[in-house]
Amino acid sequence: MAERARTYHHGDLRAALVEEAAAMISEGGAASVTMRAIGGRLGVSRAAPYRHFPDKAALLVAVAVEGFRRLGRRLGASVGGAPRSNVERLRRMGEEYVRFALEHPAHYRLMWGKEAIARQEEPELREAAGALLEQLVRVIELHQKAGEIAPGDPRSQAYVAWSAVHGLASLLIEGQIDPNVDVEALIRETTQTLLHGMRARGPAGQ
Amino acid sequence: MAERARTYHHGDLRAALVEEAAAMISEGGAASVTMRAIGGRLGVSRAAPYRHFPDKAALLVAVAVEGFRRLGRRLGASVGGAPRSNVERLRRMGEEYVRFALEHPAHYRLMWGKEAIARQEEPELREAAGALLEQLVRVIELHQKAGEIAPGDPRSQAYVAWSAVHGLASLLIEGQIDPNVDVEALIRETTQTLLHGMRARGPAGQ
DNA sequence: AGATCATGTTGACCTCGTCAACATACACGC
DNA sequence: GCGTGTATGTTGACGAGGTCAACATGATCT
Repeated sequence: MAERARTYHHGDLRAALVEEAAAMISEGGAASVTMRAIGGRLGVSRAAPYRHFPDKAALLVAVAVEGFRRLGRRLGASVGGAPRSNVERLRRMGEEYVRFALEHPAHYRLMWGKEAIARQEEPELREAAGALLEQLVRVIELHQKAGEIAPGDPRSQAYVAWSAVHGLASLLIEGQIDPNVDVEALIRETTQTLLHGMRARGPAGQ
Repeated sequence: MAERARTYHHGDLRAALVEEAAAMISEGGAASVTMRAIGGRLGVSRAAPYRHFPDKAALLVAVAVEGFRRLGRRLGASVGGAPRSNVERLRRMGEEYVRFALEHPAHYRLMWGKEAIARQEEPELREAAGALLEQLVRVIELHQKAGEIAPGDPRSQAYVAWSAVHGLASLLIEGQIDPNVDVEALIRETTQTLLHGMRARGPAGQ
């Protein structure tokens, strides 16, 4: 990776563990990640990770956190480039979000697999996911000011938008969607429907 | 359960296993379901389940399938009662969908936990989830004919709608949503936004 | 009643997460 | 440069859990 000097025995085992675990998840799914296997691939023993993480769940949390950060950077990049107007930014974010999940299904799944991870609310995870939400909120506020999205609590709207893209991503990577469907078209239709819905009306009410 | 005669040693162990596993999941999460524990609670040995399911994953698939069926029945009931017009049916289905997930978070999670379940595409699971989608498609067609939803492939629209409610359900049960948020209001806002979006325009395109 | 198959039990094995005891290398003060 | 302590890594062991094979028993049919 970067150039963290090869201090101590291994030299930044912690970072290597997270990276390797992420790689293994992508290659063989979450089930293939065992403390023994990950140690083996890094040339250390099975117990070595315990010097850096209290238990396996903590390691997986770190991997999930890293996933949220990567996703956040990617969404930021997708929007930062060309500062389009109209509702383009939000649409792009949504589409990139789903593509990220499609490209890293196992990793994305892990980011949501509370059952396997969170003993209780892991603050780091909350924070990483929260940052993502914040990104969304900011973009929504932007569009609201431009009059492209109905006024109302941007946070609620962010949840609605997040639901739509996360739901689609989830359906797709869990194989719930007919393989004959044109995925890109479906992604566009989803963001399209979402944006139309957000443009229309005010907050809750009936 | 019903009245399947107490044939053989236990008397319909298979059904009892699925039921018990579902109960254990609700009580203690998926992690609490072990072959030994489930056997113990039913007064049989740890290996007894293997006479009815090839492995633990298969048992969990059966539990997940049962979950989809229950959800399907519930959605059907929520819509069947009062045959409202306007876009009321779809809204009700959506809201009931999310409530089901909130009431049975662990079970709902299992229904989507491919990692822990599906070796490959379990046909039974596909079928159960497919039936759910069909329900959605039919309601959408209904509304289309009434002119309350834009024309276009009802299947695509069903995917979009499913994405929205599944995504919201997922965010909620994974604790990704600020606890201060009014959940019922958020559910309504989500279905509202979705319905507005679906009313507006035709299929994909830009 | 006896044969046969479905169903359930027990013992054993392997993998895995994890801990305790032990080993070692780096850092720092002399 | 040289001890000494701490951070880091290793090995052995344990317990939990999934699963299989060998064995046991109850049901069913003739």
